[in-house]
Formats: sequence, C-alpha cells, structure tokens
Amino acid sequence: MKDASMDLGRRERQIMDIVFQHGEATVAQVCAALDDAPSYSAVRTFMNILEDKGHLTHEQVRNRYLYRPTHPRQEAGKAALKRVLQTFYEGSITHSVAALLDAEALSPEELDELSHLINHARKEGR
Amino acid sequence: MKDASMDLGRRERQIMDIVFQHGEATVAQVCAALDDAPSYSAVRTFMNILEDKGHLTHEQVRNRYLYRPTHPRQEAGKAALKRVLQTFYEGSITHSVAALLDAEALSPEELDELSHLINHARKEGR
DNA sequence: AAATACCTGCTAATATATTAGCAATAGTCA
DNA sequence: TGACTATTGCTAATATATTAGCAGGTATTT
Repeated sequence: MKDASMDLGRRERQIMDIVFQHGEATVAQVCAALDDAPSYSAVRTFMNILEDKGHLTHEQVRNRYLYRPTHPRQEAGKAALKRVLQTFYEGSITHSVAALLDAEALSPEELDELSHLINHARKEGR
Repeated sequence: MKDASMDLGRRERQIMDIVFQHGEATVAQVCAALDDAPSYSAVRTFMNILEDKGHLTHEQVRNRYLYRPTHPRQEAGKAALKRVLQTFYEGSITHSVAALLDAEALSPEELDELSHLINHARKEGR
C-alpha cells in the first residue's frame, strides 16, 4: 500500500494533479490552473522539489521549462484507483463501478461502451 | 474541485484512510494498521486534530474512544473516485472502468455482476 | 538599442505537520 | 489489595511543507 504519491504534501499533490490533468505544463500554466495559487516563486519551488523527488521531469522549450510527469498517467491513474478501491470499496471493482454509475448519469452510448468493455474482458478471461 | 480531504496532511490522510477501511477504530487499532506507525501519542494527536477539523467523531466505549468518520464512507468514496476520474481519466467513467478491467483480472461472476449493473442503469436512464 | 516583461537559480523566512513525553485516571490480573 | 497496563489531556520540541524575494538572463516590443 505504498504509493509514490505517499510522500507528497498538499500543495505538491495539488500541483501533480494539475500536471497530470494537462499532460504537461509550465509553471505559469500551473499557476493559472490553481484557484488559490501562491506566488509564482512558490509554485516554481514545488516543481523543482517534485523533480528532485522524481515525480516530474522538465525539458527546456524556448526559454521556459515544460514539465511532465515521470510516470505515465495511465500508471498513476491505476494506482490511484486501486487506492480508492482499497480504502472505500473493500477492493471490490463491482462496488466501485456501482458507485460510479450511481454518481453520474451515463448516456446510452457510454453504457454500450461499458458493456462492450466487459464482454471483451470476458473473452480475455477464458 | 475542493475536497474535504484537501486540507489533510500526509499522516492525517493515512489515518483517515484506515478509519474508513475499518469503518470505525480506536487509536490502538490505527497504530496496528499503520506499518510505519509513530508513537501512540502521535497518532492520538492526529485523531484529535481530525476531530477538530470535523472529519472524525468519537464515542466513549468502556474507557477508550472509538472513532468514526463524520461523513459516510459511501459519500467520501464517491468524492474520491470523482477526483481520480477528473485527474487521470478526463472525467470519463468508461476510461476509468477500462483501466480497472485492465488492472485486475475479474472472475466470470464479477463480470456478470457488472453487466447486470449496467443493464440496470440502462433501464433507469430512460 | 532601450525598455519591458517573463523566467530561472538561489536563499531565507514562516507556517504547518509531525512527533514524543509526562502526569493523571480507570480498568485488569495475580 | 497492590502492581501493572492501557488510555486520555495537555504541552513542548522538531521536522517538513510552504511561501516569498532578489539578482541575473533571455526573449519581446517599440
């Protein structure tokens, strides 16, 4: 149960989330995305720290840094989902999906897509 | 995007998760559940803080306190799921379910249950 | 080219989270 | 009963997260 996100503080997590959401981001973009943003300086410090901790990398584009998560979104997403399942749904996927279906109304198309996914999994399983 | 869990530190979150997992817990139980537990004292302090912040309540049973989340697991779980969806799956339930199905192999029974859930949702939707 | 705006490196201050210890009370057991 | 253990209230120390500012460089605009 030891996530990589386990050694992150509040702001650090907040910033990581934004970078994940955007896929990649500059300091300015992160500032803009934060609704309670501190100084530009502060955000910059965090992104450096996150890089030190191994959660972000940057690439220089023009004269600014473009940051990206070190681990792909897919992977981090799965880990996060598992944690939520573990904590709130006794590890049960069906429970969690029930909660999701209950949380938001899905369009018929989305429901079809889900059915499709499940059928696909069924075939894989055998 | 302002979760109640947004004003929690690392340990605080860790402890909340344990209480959610257990449904209710004493300080000792939380200590036992933490694999990197600090002193009993420290854990106790956190549970007091969490109570101050409004995330936990306690009831005295015998001579010890039994803590419970203020908000039901269901509710907190939904919020957590939504956050993950938002951050990693562009808010798309189908994406997230795909990830779940990919993350762990499900038994045929579980798959059936999922199908059932979806069919149920389909009926609701119209 | 000069003025302006934006961005980084570095450093320091402050706030908050995290930890532990001591004294007192209430249960437990030989 | 007497010794022992667990548990709480309170307090204080420490570590970590969080914030901001200054100096210097590079692009941008007039």
